[in-house]
Amino acid sequence: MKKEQLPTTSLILDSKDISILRILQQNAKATVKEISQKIHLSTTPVHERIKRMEEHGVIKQYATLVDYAKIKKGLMVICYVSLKQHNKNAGAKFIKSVQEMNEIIECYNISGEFDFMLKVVIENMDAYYDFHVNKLSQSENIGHVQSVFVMGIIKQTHVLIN
Amino acid sequence: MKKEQLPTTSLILDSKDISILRILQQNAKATVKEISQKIHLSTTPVHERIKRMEEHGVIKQYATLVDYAKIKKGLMVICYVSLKQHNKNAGAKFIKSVQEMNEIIECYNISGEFDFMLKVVIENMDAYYDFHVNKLSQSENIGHVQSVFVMGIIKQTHVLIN
DNA sequence: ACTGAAAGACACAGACT
DNA sequence: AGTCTGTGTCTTTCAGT
Repeated sequence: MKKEQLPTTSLILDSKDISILRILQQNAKATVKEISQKIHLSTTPVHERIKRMEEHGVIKQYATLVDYAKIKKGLMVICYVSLKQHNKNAGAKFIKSVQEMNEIIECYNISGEFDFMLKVVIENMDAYYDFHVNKLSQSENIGHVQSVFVMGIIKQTHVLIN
Repeated sequence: MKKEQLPTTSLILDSKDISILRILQQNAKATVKEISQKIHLSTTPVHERIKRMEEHGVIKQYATLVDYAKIKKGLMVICYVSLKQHNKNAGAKFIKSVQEMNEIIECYNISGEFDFMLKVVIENMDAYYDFHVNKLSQSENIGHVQSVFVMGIIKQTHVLIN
């Protein structure tokens, strides 16, 4: 995708933009023609609206979602981490190591007794044990780590506009 | 996207399939031509491989990812829920209500003291308070609810193949 | 399982209302 | 703001290796 500088003015989305997003969220390959028919417009304005939302960063990415289990990543673990020290430099080092670990697909700074919450997707329990002991805990400055295992996925979506 | 019955045989992915997935994960709009040049193949086999992975459910969805903050959903909350009763029927009712609440984008069955972990994305703290009191807690059979607020997003990706 | 070519559909730009 | 029309590029299929 083209990386362009984001316009400084924020984009106001009208109901037609929302309708377009509603369709695209579920199917990035929906054609402009298809969308234009659904929202009763011709292709040009639909095309322009999509381009505008891309440029303003409303549309972040066109992604292909892969079934984790089908690429042999059958285990999901929610992992809480507290740091020993909370100075800026120590935090930055931890963040850098998180970016480099591909098993970690999400990391949030959170309120409460822990500092970070991680979502880890990995092959199986053996691989997770190895990750925990030999990768995560090897990062400097790690205080406590607590793992919560995902036993079942009830709902998983990125769709916020329904 | 076409919904077809999944073939019963599981698909074995070779290194070329993985290369294709690596590209598509980051950009669903990558053209077959573009991919075929990168992996040194012509368009036909690339096209066939993609279709095969779609049919086998390895590729789950082509999604458009929207910047939550830019559609005024500025708050993310991790929410833990335990149920009062743990019989099958009570669980099913809770799961159904989760599916209906659009603010909840993820829900997992977890190990530990709580039964479920939810990820909620919502406008602001006022809206979250309203959601908590008037929607989530109104579901029958809710025992305890604990909210952890996301203060910063360090990493957020769906990409597992690097 | 791949290459190369060829048909139809699409994205995107332009002229116009 | 939007519609319509055209051009180049893409997806998709098919004969051939």
